[in-house]
Amino acid sequence: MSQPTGASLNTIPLFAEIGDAERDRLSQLCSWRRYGPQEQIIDRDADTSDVYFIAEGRVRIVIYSLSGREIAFDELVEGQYFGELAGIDRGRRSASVVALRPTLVAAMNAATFMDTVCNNPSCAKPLLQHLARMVRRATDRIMDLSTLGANNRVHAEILRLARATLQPDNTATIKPIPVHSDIAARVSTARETVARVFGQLAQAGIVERRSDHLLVHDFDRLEEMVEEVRGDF
Amino acid sequence: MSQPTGASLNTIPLFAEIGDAERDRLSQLCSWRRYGPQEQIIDRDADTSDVYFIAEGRVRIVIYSLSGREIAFDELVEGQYFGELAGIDRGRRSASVVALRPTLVAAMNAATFMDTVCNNPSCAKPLLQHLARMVRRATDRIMDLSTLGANNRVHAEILRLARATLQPDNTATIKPIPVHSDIAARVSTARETVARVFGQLAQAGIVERRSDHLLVHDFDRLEEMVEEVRGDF
DNA sequence: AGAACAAAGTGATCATCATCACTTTTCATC
DNA sequence: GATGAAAAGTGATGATGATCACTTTGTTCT
Repeated sequence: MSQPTGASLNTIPLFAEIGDAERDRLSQLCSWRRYGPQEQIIDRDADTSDVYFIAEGRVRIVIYSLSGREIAFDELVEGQYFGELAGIDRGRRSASVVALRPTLVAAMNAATFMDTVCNNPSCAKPLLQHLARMVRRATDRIMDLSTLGANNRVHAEILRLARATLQPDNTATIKPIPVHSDIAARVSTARETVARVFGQLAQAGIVERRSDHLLVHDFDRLEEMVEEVRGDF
Repeated sequence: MSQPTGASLNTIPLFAEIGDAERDRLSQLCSWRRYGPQEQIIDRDADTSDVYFIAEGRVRIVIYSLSGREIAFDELVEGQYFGELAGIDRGRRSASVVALRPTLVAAMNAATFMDTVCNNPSCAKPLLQHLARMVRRATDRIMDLSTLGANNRVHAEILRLARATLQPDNTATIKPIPVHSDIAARVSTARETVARVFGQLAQAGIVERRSDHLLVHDFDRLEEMVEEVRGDF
């Protein structure tokens, strides 16, 4: 697919300071592709090394274990990119990527990507920061898996989802509410456990399920519940 | 501490192709420090952002949970570096670092580090690869924690330790044998569980404990034991 | 060689959760 | 508004493994 009209790498912060000419050149070197919802963009077992930039749409980074269990990592939207690990080290794909809605991506050759980022400090720096963030998030998740029980991991996930909207009155909102199985995939537990935890929290008046959003009535309380166990033994 | 005689960044592969003059300049910009065994080099709670290069010695990357539980990440030796995450993004320290033996490090200012790596493609590339590797390893660990039981994680760790020495006759050697509590810290389980797993494996004739090393009699068998469960459900 | 301490081995117990097997609710669509 | 199909809720059950409380074995140091 040739570069669609109106589409470009202009919306990708990574290339914000690279210069218009160079960015246009890169845009044309990319292979532009559209994917529909549920369509797989990267297969974990595929032996490719392109780096993908999202021009529009939304994708989910995920690994399916042999058992079919889903381990969710992240969701990315316009302006973000994925496939950079294989692009950097030419290794195997570490995860699969699935489109969640109609998505337009620019697939860049690994060599082009590496040339560009290594020779442009304005790219190298944000890319390094991006990778550092990935390592930090993974480390935090390892910590959670190592020190928290399943229930507390759900609590911790609710806190993560709610934190952005935390009000001075100790209230927060999660909207839209992810489906339980997605939460389960993110904290490595069973869908039923998520349901039970939500039930308990609602019982205790800590959260309340409204039609299209979840109201967290007592953010601090929830935070205590997680920390208690962390320090417990 | 000024740069000790005989010490330099020459032994750091990251700077292998940076040019002698530049490397010497960097060496002098570093603060050189010695640490004794058990001494903490980076405290997880400290608000610093230096990047450390190991000229000699050995260090362990580790996080202690509030409960005192130890979560082990890696051990690094001469030529390797740590503290790069905070150096890159100026964020908090993600883990603590402890010297395991007498260790000489060069501490480099975050700004100097970032300037150097962003402006030298010969540094940027290996650093990116290094970070990609960290993300991959963390992802694998998350997979293990999410899909394997504690026993199988110990099996998987034995495989990791043994793989490098795998012989054509399906035999391998681990030397020296890490103490059980270290293995436990690396796979997030209890010391007792590690002891029990070793007991079972010895019983089954799959491994054998010799004076100073562990003999893996049947590497394939052990591999099957891990995969069985991965694909089981 | 013995003392002192670290590491390893082991049984008993108990809490946590994954899993199974349904039922009930909600949602999307015709 | 009916009809499937997802999603959510829930009880029962069983396996796993963390924890506790020792004992035994190894190491190191003087």
